[in-house]
Amino acid sequence: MDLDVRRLRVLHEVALRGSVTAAAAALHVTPSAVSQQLVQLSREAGHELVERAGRGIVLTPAGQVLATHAKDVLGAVEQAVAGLAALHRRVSGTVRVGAFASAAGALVAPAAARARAKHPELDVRVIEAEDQQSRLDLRSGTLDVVVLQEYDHVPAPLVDDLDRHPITTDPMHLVTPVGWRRGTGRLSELRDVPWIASAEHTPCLGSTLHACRLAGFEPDIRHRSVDFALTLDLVAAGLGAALVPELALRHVPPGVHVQPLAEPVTARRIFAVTRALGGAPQRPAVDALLTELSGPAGVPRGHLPPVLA
Amino acid sequence: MDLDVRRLRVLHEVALRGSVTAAAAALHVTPSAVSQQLVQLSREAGHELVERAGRGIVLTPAGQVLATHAKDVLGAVEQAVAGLAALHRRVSGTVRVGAFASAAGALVAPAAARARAKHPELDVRVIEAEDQQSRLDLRSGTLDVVVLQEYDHVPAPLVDDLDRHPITTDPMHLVTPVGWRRGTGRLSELRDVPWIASAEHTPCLGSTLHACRLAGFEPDIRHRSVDFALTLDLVAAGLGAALVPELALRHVPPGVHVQPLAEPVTARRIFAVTRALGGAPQRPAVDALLTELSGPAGVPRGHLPPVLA
DNA sequence: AGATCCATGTAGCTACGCTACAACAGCGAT
DNA sequence: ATCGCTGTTGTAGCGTAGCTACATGGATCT
Repeated sequence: MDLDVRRLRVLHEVALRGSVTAAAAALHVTPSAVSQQLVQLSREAGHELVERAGRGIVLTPAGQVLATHAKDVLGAVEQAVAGLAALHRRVSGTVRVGAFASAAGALVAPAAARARAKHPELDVRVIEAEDQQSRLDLRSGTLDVVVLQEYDHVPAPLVDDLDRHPITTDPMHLVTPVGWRRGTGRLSELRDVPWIASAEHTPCLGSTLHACRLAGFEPDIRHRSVDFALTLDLVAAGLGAALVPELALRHVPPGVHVQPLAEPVTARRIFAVTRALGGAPQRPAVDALLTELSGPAGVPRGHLPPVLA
Repeated sequence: MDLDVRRLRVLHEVALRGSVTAAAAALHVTPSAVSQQLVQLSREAGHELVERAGRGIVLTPAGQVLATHAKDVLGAVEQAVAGLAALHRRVSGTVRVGAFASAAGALVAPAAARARAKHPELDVRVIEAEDQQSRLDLRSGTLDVVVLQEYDHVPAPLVDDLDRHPITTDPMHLVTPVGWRRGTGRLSELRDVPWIASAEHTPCLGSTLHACRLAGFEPDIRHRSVDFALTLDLVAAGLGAALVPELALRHVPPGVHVQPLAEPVTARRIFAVTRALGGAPQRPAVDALLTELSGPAGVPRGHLPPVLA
């Protein structure tokens, strides 16, 4: 019996994403194909691997066992590929990087440019993706590197076998309309103004709330935006104050006043995550990108708005 | 890129056996198929994996690297299969055992019978095979268990990641025609008689030579036989003396006198070998057979010839 | 109940891998 | 050198496995 890698990958995706449809999407095939592969695989395995649960499916115990082993097999295959890549004297191949918008623009894009300049055969692809999604894609192999953020008060634990590579710490800045009287950068001076914050269940909103509560008040959040460019526009329109991380301040519209937080109670740590290859070294291509991401260049200070520089 | 298990297995076999033809035979396909798979695999790998060397081929460095990783992948797949098999409450599946002739008849066959009696769904297959061949087949996965012998003076080192399971120690016996005057079982009494021994380059011949030299003489080897049944027939015909391991003495023809060696200078250790699964437990089916092989029953004393019982 | 979502069957097409045969290259012998 | 044996590689053709597109059948929500 041989347990095709293909089929094991299907099971792995199903285990990871919890549904045939999601796995099919990740694998760029139709749900029908995934379903057929599961049937075939369970025939080979001699056990039912999934069973219907309401509208979806769940893995049977046998399915979970095999999924665990599938992860090992896929890891071994990946190490084989990495071993081959390491034979090339030149850094080459494709690295897929997932990052949230502000990091993608401010950190990953320049790093990718530097990496490509150094290694012409390196193909870096940047995919904007949100936290949970990108973790799944990393573990499934769709992405090779994921850039995540972590707010001080909300540690984001790294499940299972992922490696963490620190990049930088991104301080939050206080953003207000220029029309407002200038403060000292103390949050408590802004207890009675309208606020602009991110959507529910986002770490950024949590960060704002946390900072304001530490300053002794509950912010009056009037507007919500997950896009910092929009947030800045809202501030420019005089609609409220906001806390914005430095990396999102590369293009500040007129009419916005930016100042560092007097009490740097909140900052987000930004770090890259890769699949741990069981002690084996990463692919040279991945290493090259990680070097640029966390290298001395770090945050391109030259790109910061004048008010901060 | 996905590096099909199938292809990796092809490379693994080629690496193990050193030729396309041998690998093809082991995989039960034509050499053409193996050759095509190698071409395809090297295309995927981005490196030449084999190159012609005279009439045959050798692996390139890249080929060796990938072959090593291939072993890991195949090991992971095997562990996955083992994990599935362990889910069955009953011991089932197929176990292929390779053994040299005398052990196969005296040890493996009864053990297989006992195992099958205990576990009706267990399918034990016994394949007679010689030492080097069976080691290759074990490492390639063609065999699951191999029974090997090791003479005291010729330790047989176990390369790489194989597990060793002691079975028994098989003492050598002195075999002479009944027409000869009875000795005390001391080898030195037979320094001037003709001898029957095994072929060149066999451990059994080495054992005989070793024992005789310890007794202070060089045996006058007149006849050669690798088959102990033939050896006994030659002895029965009065052609010479021989040293024969106990396990080969289940069917002693008339006219042969068997006695234990007065000085038990030579004995062969018999042991089973399995692929080490990197710390993971063996398959239940393999475990069941190993239990019977090395269990309390051990050598079936009841089957020994009367002269020894 | 109707609408919707999700998983699973079925028909048909494509593509991959195998066999059989042929060609070619190295090594040894007469 | 020539012939023959052995071993690897190329080519044509066939069988099968896996995919898509579409249809079917449950389960959930409104």
